[in-house]
Amino acid sequence: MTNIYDIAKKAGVSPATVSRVLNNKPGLKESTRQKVLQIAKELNYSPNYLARSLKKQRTDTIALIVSDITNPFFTTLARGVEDKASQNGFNVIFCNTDEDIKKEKAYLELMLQRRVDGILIASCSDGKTFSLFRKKNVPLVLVDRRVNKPNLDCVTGDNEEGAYQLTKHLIDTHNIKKIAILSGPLTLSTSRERIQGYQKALYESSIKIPENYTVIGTYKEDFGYQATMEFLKKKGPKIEGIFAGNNFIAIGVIKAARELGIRIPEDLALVTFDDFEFASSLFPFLTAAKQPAYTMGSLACEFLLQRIKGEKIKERREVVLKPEILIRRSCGCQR
Amino acid sequence: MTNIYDIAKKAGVSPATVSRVLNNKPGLKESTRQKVLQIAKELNYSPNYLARSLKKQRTDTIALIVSDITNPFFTTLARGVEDKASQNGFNVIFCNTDEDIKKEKAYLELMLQRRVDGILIASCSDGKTFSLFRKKNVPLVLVDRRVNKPNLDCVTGDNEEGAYQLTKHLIDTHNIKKIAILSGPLTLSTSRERIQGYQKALYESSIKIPENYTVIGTYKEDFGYQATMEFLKKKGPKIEGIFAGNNFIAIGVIKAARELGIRIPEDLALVTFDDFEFASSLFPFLTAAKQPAYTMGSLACEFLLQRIKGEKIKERREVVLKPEILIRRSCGCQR
DNA sequence: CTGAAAGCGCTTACAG
DNA sequence: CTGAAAGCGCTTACAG
Repeated sequence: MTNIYDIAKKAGVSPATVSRVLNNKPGLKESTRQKVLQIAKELNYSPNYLARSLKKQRTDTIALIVSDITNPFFTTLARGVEDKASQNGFNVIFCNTDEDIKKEKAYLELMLQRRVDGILIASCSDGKTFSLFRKKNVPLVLVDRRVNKPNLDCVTGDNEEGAYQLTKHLIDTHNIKKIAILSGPLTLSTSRERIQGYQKALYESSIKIPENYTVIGTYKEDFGYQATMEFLKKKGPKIEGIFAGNNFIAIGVIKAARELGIRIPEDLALVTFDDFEFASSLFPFLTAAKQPAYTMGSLACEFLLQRIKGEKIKERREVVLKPEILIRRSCGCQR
Repeated sequence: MTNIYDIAKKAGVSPATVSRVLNNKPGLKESTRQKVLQIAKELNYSPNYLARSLKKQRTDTIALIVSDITNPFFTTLARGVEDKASQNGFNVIFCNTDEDIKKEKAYLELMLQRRVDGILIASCSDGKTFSLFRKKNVPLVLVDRRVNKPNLDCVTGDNEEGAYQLTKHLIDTHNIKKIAILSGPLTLSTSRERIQGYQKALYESSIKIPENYTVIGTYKEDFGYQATMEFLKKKGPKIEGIFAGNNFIAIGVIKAARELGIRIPEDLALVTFDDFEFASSLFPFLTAAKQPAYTMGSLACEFLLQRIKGEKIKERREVVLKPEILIRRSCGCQR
């Protein structure tokens, strides 16, 4: 591929001058500027970003690490990130961890080697390995999921509030008391906070629930299905409502209920975190706490870019975005 | 950040030797290998991929260019790409064009500057600018959408066949004849092929349809809505069925019908290309041609990687993946 | 207004 | 088994 030297030779100037022209530096004779531009075009010149990055010590690239881009929540979040990034001349590399700590670590190290200027991460780990980045001085911003250890900017949803509202709705509006929560893993802040909101609502209404009404699993359909099956087949006091930790779990709940001929919401009320955009637009069924995923991604990216540009921000920022509570049918409203 | 020289100095060897150790080259004294590895670890060394790429003339990075990652079809396709890529030590940069030819061109040029090893693209253009890549010898593989000009590997869905089956189903099973197609733009091969399949089915059954039953628009909900509104409000012979060019258009159709109190499928049958995974799992409503998006992405990526690795493949490959025809309720079955 | 030179951090052909 | 040196393709401080 043609480089700056080829152009220089043909234009009868030094490579330095070519570089200056190509970078729009001031103080160049207009005629040489024109000539260089002309020749660059003729030769179909494409500047080598690698060389530039190596010299300038920045790549204009960031990494986005999430569990699975296929989860509509992350898809939308990713779009928010990409838009903000590209508006600022940055590209983004996507990484899927599938909630695997080892994969996360591997990606983190790889992204470091690739010298990305910063990292956006919805971590499935405890963030122990993040100190690496502090040391190397590459900024890292948390998105969706909180991590205890380090002193990092953080953009999340208000999980506790959403869970609280959802649970309270079941209690206050539908007079339902026997509510179980099917939660994601406790290693994730989202799970812990949602459980907290759920418990707060129960507590405020002085509802005592057996411990085994809090079931810890994964954010997957299969878990929702299995856990619901167990509840519905169990003898003893009948469960009246389920709070699904996320949308995938909710699908599992619905499938299990269907299989057993249990009607939602008539026989069992259901509320969930996260919405399915497309499904809801056609079938407004699930009562859900919908998070502003796009904004979350866009804002987190903005924070990251600020850190990258070295804007002097004294302390760490923590933004908590309120979810929108969408009251639909699965809770028992609008039957 | 520490580099190979720092390690060399501390280990009392040359940078060349450090490089050899780090790259697992054979023929090194075990003791120096150990020493270098040890020191690299102590210094928290992270090899600079930029420098390596510059020297080796490859980045182990590919670009995926689609219109909108937020479209579930592309989301799944993207996951297929990312999985295949990362299994082979490649990372992928995502680009959203929003069906804007200028954006596409800009991304293409940018990716060239970043010296990605190859490009995967669902193009919204006619591919005129692709010759650039031929010249520069960076491989490019078409996915989902065909482009006439160049001699490129290509993995697409069988749009004609899917459209044919869907239309034929409406005709044969439901005895519906007045079927309109709401198509995406004619600049896209998917649109053209779907129209072809639709026409073929009509032709085979000797059904003559007025020209204005073929409506060209965009792959967006709003177009589906507007076009349906016009049909339903129009005087004259009543339309009996709609073939939606894709899932977004189908949503528009449904919304328009609802607004006017037209029942689907009782008053109007509907079939569509592309499915909504999640919606369908809960509400199996839309009769649709579902494409193997993950496979499409994965396979296209595989082709690209082969080209990148320079495997000698004589001629261009063209794979056409059959869609799965999902007969559900919107066509009139299983009412 | 422009050039010569150093340097970003690697890899590798050539020698020994 | 290992080192010195060149080179990948840029940018930029220093001179003039």
